[in-house]
Amino acid sequence: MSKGNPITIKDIAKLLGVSKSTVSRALKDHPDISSETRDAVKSLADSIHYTPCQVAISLRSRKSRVIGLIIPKIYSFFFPSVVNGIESVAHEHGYNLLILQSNELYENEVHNTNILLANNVEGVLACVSRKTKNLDHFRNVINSGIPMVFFDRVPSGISCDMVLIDDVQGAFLATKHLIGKGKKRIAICIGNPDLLISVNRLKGFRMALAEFDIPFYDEYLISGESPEEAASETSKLLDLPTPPDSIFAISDLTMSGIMREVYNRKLKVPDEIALVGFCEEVFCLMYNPQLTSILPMGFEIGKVAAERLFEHIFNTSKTKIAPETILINSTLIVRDST
Amino acid sequence: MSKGNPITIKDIAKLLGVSKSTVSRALKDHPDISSETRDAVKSLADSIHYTPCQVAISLRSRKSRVIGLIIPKIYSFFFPSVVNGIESVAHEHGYNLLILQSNELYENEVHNTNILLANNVEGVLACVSRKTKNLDHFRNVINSGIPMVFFDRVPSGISCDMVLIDDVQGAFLATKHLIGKGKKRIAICIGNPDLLISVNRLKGFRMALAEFDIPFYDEYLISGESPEEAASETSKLLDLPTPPDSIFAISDLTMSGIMREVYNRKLKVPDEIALVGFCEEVFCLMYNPQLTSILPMGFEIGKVAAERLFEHIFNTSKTKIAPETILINSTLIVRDST
DNA sequence: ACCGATTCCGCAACCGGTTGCGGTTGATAA
DNA sequence: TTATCAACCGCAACCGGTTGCGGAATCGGT
Repeated sequence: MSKGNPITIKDIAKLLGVSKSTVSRALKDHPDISSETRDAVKSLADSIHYTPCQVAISLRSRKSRVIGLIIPKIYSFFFPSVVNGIESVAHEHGYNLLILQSNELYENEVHNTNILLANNVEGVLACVSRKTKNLDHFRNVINSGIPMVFFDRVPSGISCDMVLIDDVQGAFLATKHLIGKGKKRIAICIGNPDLLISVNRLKGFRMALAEFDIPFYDEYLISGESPEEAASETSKLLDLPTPPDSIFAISDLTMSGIMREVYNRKLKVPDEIALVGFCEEVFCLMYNPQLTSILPMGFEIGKVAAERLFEHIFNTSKTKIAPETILINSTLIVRDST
Repeated sequence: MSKGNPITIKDIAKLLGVSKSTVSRALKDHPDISSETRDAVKSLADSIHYTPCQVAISLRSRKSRVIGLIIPKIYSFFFPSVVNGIESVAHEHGYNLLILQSNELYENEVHNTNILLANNVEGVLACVSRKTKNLDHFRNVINSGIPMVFFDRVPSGISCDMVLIDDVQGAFLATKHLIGKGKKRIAICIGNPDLLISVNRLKGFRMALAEFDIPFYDEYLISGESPEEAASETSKLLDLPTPPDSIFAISDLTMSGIMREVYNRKLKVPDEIALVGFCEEVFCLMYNPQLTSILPMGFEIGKVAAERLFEHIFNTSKTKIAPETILINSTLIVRDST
């Protein structure tokens, strides 16, 4: 219709011979406006396809109806599903997302928080990058009065809401499942041993073994960050005098390496060796046989984190909601590899 | 620092005893301002961490420094890489992205265009959903004077820039590679035969065969939208009296089904059967053996589409740039499956 | 000493909505 | 008839920057 000149409230006012304020109030059912003018305004408004300018509303109300999201990288399967979880909640409330990537770099993360602040976001969801040590940029956000919720990879030393996977529970579940299948020589392949997820998943693994009085052997614990490393470690594992009858791998990458070695040795899955992963569904379905796995629950994390964030945003009382750490339970999907 | 009350230009003005306008001009090196006041303003500004309010700038200038992006779904590998390509260009120009998903639904797409318009985006990039027949919502955007570029899945019957993969060229490249490896009984597995990408990739396939005088057999053309379908079709293919010595699969899903059947029959890859895909890199690396494949070039598409969009956005001359359709060449990555 | 040109800065309007407050009607009650 | 009050609407300021224009002060030239 109009070229470059969007319809404003003033246009409607002029056409109807009333003031801007009347139009504004009529559109939002203010009691001061008579039903006749209200209907006239409304019907004219949508006959000429009037859409209120979010920017003006944002400036006046100091509310942008936008929430910021900082993730390490969008190129994966986990974060897109987190995004979907967040989006489902945000759109419900009429909010949009401003998604920024840190690419695992501290500098980008700092820059991203500045962009979000300059854009008046009403809340921030963040998964901290691996390189981040200093948390001042996040404190800066919080001190500006903007609610924050961290998810998945959360920082320590900051008082804020956190939403993350219960890695202990997930690993426990996976291990228990293997035990239930009669496996007794259970190996585990972790990634970088220093990462918290490795520590926690190993912890759940050992808890399950302990509960069923199954011994933990040091030589059944391998680690590898790349598929290649995992494959060669698996090779050593399978060359042991008494090789394991099952392997639990804590990530997509490690499982991919393990699978390759298992293929090469033409081992029967799950009879000779059972496999359980902690992998994205797409990958599980691509393996042959399809992989039994703990689901990373990205959508759920995003959903819960966003819900938590909106509780803060919509909290009008003076007393702030106390920070909480919410653990998301994982579920086990049983497929052909066990 | 400040709780909920971000620093404005007025604060700086008050602190320095000058007017808002002076501060504004000083910050952007306006020649009317003396170097002393300019320096005073600037140093004060960054000592109290002043960041200009994008929303106010956006309202006044009618420029949001945001470009809108409509994609079918973020949960995949292709679109995230497109997003990265777009982002790399957008951030270069200081622009942010407002990403919306259609989830392949026409209604969502219409809603998304309205959101983008209400948010004063300066340009829109879109990949149309499968369900979309009516294009009025896109015409609406264009008629509002907002530049648009379509990518990957582009509509017909609308005069606009388009950026998409050269499917013919990609398929040609893949097929030629198989021929170069001495393969002569080459099969192709397409997805939904009605989709344009299937038609074009088949076209490139046949062109390559024709160029090397290799006959095209109807029974070597199979189709399957799901991995299961592809697997069962592959099974029939391999049961032929003279089965093919190679297969070109045009998508991730079909290749996954084919791979499964090849595994089950314990065929030697690439000697007994060579495989070429049109798949995302992650998947190629997960197969065993790793898959030779045409790369979908998501990043490149996003980059080129965004560059094109910014040409329009920054075009101040009255004469509009004429719409163009840009084809992105694919590259072949040779791995172990050929 | 006088006039025109520069230099430097402030006033006020503007972008598009929102909202406190005050004003104008008409009806109703005293 | 007049005071009262509700119903309805407009004025103008505001959110935080930007910018055309005009004005004061200083400078240079004659």
